[in-house]
Amino acid sequence: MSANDNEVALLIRKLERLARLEQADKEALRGLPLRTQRVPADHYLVQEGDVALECCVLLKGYACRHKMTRSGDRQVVSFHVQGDILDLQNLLLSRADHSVQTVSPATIGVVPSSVLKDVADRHPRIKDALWRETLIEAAVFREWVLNVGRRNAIARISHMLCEFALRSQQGGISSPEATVFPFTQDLVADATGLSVVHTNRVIQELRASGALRAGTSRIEIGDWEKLLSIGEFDPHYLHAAA
Amino acid sequence: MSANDNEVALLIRKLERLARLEQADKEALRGLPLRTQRVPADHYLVQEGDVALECCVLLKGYACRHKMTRSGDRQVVSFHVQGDILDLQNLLLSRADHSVQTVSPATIGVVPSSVLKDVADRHPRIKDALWRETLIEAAVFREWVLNVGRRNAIARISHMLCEFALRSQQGGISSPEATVFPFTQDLVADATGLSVVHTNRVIQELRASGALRAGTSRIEIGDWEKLLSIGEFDPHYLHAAA
DNA sequence: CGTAGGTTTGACTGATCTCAAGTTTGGTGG
DNA sequence: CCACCAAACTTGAGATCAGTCAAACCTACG
Repeated sequence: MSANDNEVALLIRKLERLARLEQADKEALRGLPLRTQRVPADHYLVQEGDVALECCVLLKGYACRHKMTRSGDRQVVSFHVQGDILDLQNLLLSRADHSVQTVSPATIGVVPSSVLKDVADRHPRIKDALWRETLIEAAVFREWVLNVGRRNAIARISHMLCEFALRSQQGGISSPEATVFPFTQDLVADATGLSVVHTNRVIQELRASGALRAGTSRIEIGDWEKLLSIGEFDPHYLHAAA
Repeated sequence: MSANDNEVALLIRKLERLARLEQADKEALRGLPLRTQRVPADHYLVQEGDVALECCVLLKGYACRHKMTRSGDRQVVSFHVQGDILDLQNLLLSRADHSVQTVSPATIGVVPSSVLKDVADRHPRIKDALWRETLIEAAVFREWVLNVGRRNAIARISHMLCEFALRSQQGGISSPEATVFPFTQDLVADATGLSVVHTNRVIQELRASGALRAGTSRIEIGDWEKLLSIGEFDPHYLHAAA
């Protein structure tokens, strides 16, 4: 049992949800030279335009990806939780088209892209798992385009919260109601394409309706079913079942 | 030289732009049992929720993918041109999370997902090419989230037109100005998350500025540089260079 | 116990939407 | 070759959702 078994266990569990792995596959993953590293909140892991030669696994904490408009408006395009592989795309694309940033203090496992690519090349089931992850990510992006393009503010915010609740719960046991959102309202605004002011007003509306818990300035789920319904949330696009 | 060499040549050219293929890889592709089929415009190739057991290659014509809101609002999430592989995701995901529809009369090549998957399994360079395609698609979706989430109507429409012009030109020789857009204004609206009425007004504005050609009711580029600039268009996210 | 970051409020503005008519265009059958 | 029709495009007017600006107000943390 090597030193980074605990870290790698997370990664293995994640990939097992994506494809059936055999002993040899898991051995190969355990052999990855994963360099763990703690980083503060709001720390950039990748900047748009970088040539990234490494891949990060998010071992603890939260992160997001975002892009910016010429005028500096920010759009968050995805959130990431424990176990997610940030920047899988570095394996095959050379230049980052977006930034990756922590949203909370985090621990990451860093591995050279070439090493991971090599492991994937020698273990087709691992490659399939990673490819499948890419496909699911693409499905999530499609849903975001719909969310941001066609839903009004209240449905948009609700939908985004539902997705995060489910994803942060994936493989866990506790209920959606217990979700801890690492979001400032600013972040929510940037993820939904709204202004902070309007985001604040809509969150208050969600609190008044009971969908979010009232009497706190944090975002907490009050009524999961109600939030699902306001957000028109249907989880099939997450392709969660292996 | 088998009967479907011409059709497969398109596919091979596409994949060669994505990864270095060897003779054996190309042979395998030529061996694909590609059943060609002509379909009219507005024909559904996949419906959201389908379990699709086949993969389509778009041999001629145009297609798009879209999703719908509960209330029936449509959001187009991508456009496709000659050579594109529609629904690569069927190789690893079972249920379609979106619909695929032709935008013009089209010719498609149909191949069972399992056969293509099998070829990919036995030819790692082909699998890499397909994976890379998935990654690029994801990058395009990210840009769409930004486009729809943070750009105003005129930039949004311009950006979308720039992307299509470039993609429909890929591998070709003619200039962006010569692009033929197979779009109704309704489609443009659904791709940008705007209403048809506003889309119409913005297109008129683009014509008045010279970015689009005036004096026609079709969408034609008038001034490519201007359109790029209005759309804040930077093609790096297309990862076009192999 | 001061401060910075985050949240909330108010007042006003404006981009985009909706509804409801037209008008033009391209394709089809006589 | 023309008349007709449906689909696509335009236009106008009024409504509204969401944005902006600017000022407080919390509250966690040093």
